[in-house]
Amino acid sequence: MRCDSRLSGVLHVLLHMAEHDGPSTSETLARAMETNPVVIRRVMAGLREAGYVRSEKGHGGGWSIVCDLSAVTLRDIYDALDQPSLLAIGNRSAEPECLVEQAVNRALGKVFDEAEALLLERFGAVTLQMLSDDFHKSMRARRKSTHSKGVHGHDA
Amino acid sequence: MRCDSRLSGVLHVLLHMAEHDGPSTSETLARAMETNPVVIRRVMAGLREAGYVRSEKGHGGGWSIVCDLSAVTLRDIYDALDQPSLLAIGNRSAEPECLVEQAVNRALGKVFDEAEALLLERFGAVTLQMLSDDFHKSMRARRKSTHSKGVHGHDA
DNA sequence: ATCTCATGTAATGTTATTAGTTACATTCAG
DNA sequence: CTGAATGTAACTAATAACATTACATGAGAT
Repeated sequence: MRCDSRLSGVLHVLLHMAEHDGPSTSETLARAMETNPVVIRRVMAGLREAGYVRSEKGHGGGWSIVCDLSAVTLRDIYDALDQPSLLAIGNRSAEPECLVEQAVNRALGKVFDEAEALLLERFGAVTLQMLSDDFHKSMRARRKSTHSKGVHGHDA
Repeated sequence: MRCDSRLSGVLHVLLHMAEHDGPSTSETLARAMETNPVVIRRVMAGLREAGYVRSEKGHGGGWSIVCDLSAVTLRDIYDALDQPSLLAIGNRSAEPECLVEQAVNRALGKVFDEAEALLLERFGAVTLQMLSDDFHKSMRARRKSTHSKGVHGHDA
């Protein structure tokens, strides 16, 4: 995989949690994400601080969603993971002395800012509930044609 | 620096070449870019293949621009450097079996595609000539207030 | 001709970042 | 008290971007 996929991964985890009654353990979530439980705890820490999920220790513990899915957008989730940047390219240096480079930075910077703004705006327009609805729709569509065994194809 | 800055760097180099009569050596360009001559040759290779610049070996050799600055856009330059992706984030996997992840991918993918399209479109609207004009404008503005010593502040 | 200056390019080294793992402390239900 | 869970620091591994070295090739100067 060439791109940072924390956002994609976290959304996947959240939707799985939403489908599951009671808390999900890091262990379980890690299996669905094909990663390590510690990685799950690490990325979920940001969401907990932001108040979207909650974690409980001990017997019967694990992670639960504690927000209204229709009130939280992808933008909120993105903000809660402190990802460095949305764009893979950028200016060579922030404040160059060279006038040539300043001209380049002005032109590129304007474009980069527009693109970032677009991404954030679009993320802000999609709620977790919409993702969940879309998932349920595709689930129903699939049920019609095949006998589904579970959410994952591989955990039959 | 956290982002890939090949595009920014190459544009810087091109504008310097445009200001310079006759070919510029990789050595010279590398000094302006604060990097190694081999790096210059490497990234310029793509531009040469695309026909925007030309390189000559031997005495008096080096790099020259062989295109009309007002006919080449940042998009053209971007295409000539084979940069992998414009966005720093992406989907966890391209074609997941998991229906939950498919729903996530659909939503994110749409947004990513829009953002990429916007970037490319904006790049396509800016020519090298525009960058050069902007540089000359800022050059003139600076001349009015200080005695400029050269294009770079540091190569006085 | 040959010497020097330049590019072309493969191979290698270096550094930074990210993901993954281990280890151990902490907390809580039973 | 025991066992199951998270919290977190420290360490390791994998990857990618960038820089460097080394050497081959080509072109002009003498």
